[in-house]
Parts: sequence; structure tokens; C-alpha cells
Amino acid sequence: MPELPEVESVRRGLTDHLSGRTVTAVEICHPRAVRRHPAGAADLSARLVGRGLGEPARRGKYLWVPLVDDDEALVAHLGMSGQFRIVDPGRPRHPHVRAVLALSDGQVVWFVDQRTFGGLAVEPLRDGVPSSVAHIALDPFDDRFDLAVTADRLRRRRTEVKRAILDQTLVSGVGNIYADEALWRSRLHPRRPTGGLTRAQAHTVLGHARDVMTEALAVGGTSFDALYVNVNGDSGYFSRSLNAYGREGEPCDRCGTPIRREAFANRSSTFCPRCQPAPRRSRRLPVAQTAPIE
DNA sequence: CCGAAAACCTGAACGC
DNA sequence: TGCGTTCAGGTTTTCG
Repeated sequence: MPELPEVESVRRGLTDHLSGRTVTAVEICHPRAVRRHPAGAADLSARLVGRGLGEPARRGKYLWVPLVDDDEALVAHLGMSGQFRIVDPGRPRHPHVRAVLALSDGQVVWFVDQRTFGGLAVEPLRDGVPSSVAHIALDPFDDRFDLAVTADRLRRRRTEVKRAILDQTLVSGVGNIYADEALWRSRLHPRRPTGGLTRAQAHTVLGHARDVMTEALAVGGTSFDALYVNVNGDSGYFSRSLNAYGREGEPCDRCGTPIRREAFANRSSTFCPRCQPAPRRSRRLPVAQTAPIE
């Protein structure tokens, strides 16, 4: 699924094909692709046609393309199955094409999205950031990202560590795959309370999140199926380097204990039950546990 | 404020 | 073969 490394791979791929071109035509093929553009498909098309495209930017899992001569950008979120594909004109359409942009150099951009959780919008830019991205925290690839400051914020949360690192308002870009990988590397159980972490542990888990995403980006991201490919249609190769995610029942690469999978919210967590021991139950409970008096 | 859960989708995989 | 169920997951919204 597209998390930070996959979205960054797409951003880099788009840079070569979009920057300096002009949008010559737009077709919205599915209404859900523009549901985050309240003014509707016709308005979105009108705001794009004739506009020049700048260099694609990204924060966390959000991607946007500045539109030249104005303070607006084409904003995209890939959701769980979104893709951008650069194709030659006339190519038979992939069945899940949700929007098509024609460019001044003759190339065509497809926005493909099987599950339609992703979408496009044109939004005003404020300090270079689209309005829908303003509430998203910096991601670990941002020059201004401060690991120590974020670690302290994480420790002040009163929740479980996996929930915290998936919170896009604390640190952005981490999804279920890289959360499980960062926790495995950190030897931390996903349900460990953030309040009980040392400063070093909080620092470590965020550092591992940054590192594992850096390594994934270097090989084009993680692809399990055709739901994530780059703009040329190629898969990433990081799935072969995963230690926890998708490895239920397989031996832990550190200790050989079978990797376990447990329900987490409405998804799942995979971890090594030996390297990442569960927190003692008492630490999960509220402070006051006095029985009520009749 | 906090967190749990539902809602939004499609298609693959699975059980009977 | 075919039908129904489950699962996957990012974000927003709703509810307690």
C-alpha cells in the first residue's frame, strides 16, 4: 500500500514527466476521484486546463503539483490503491482509470485507483502547502523534521506506541507496513504505552521508522500486488526485506520464534512475540483501579 | 481530549 | 461451479 516511500517514488517519477508541461485536457471518469474537490469535476477541470505544472511536492502520504502563475496546486492522495501512470496517447485504458490528464508534450497521465479511497483536488497553497495538508505533521524526510522534538511529543501521548506512530498529526508518512517494521527493529510491542517509553526508546522507534522508509525508497518501495506500482508501471522490491509485516507464522529473523499477527483497530499488527514482549497488563490499565463502593 | 468503530470501496482468497 | 464471507487498508466522521 502506498506509504511514504511509495508516494515519494511516485513523486520522483512524476517530476520528470510533469514539470514544465501544461495541462491541455482533463477527463474525470469516476465521481469519487474528485469527492474532495467540493466544487465538482467541471470546476476542477476548468482550474487545470491551460495551467502550467511545477515540481511535484509531498508531505507524508500527500502529493501535490503547484500550478504555475497562481497560488493553487493539484493535490492527490493515493488512498490504498491509487497510482499515477504516464502513458502514450491512445493506449487502451486500464479498467480502474478514474481521471485522465493530457499534457502539452503529448503524454497522458492516468490516475488509476481500484478501491477509490484516493482522490484529486485543486486547493489554494498557503506557505507552499495545500489547505488539506496543513494539519499533517512533518515527515521524517523533511529537512525541518526534528527527531528529538517528535520523540518528546510521542512520550507525552497517552496511547499505545503503534497508534502514536500511525497518527499523521504526530509524524506523517508511516502506515501499517512501516509501523510494524519500525517496531520490530526497535523490539517494541505495538501495544506498549507511549507514556512508559524512555526518551531513548521513543527516539529509537522514530529513527527506525525513518531508516526503514529510506531503505524501502532506495529499492522503489514495497509492492505486494499490482495495487502499487510507480509511474512506469514497475513494482518496488522492498517486500523481500520485510521482517514482520506479512510474515505471520514465519520464523523471526532475529530469534526464530514464529511471527504473530493480532487484531489492531480494524487492521492487524505483526510482530515477534519473543523480541517484542507484550507490556505487563497493569501498565495498560488506568491509574485508579479501586472497586466501586456501594 | 481520547479512543473505538463505522463508513467509504473493490477484488482476491477462502469456505461450504 | 457458484455463492456468501472475510480481508486489506488511509482517512474522515461519528459516537461514547
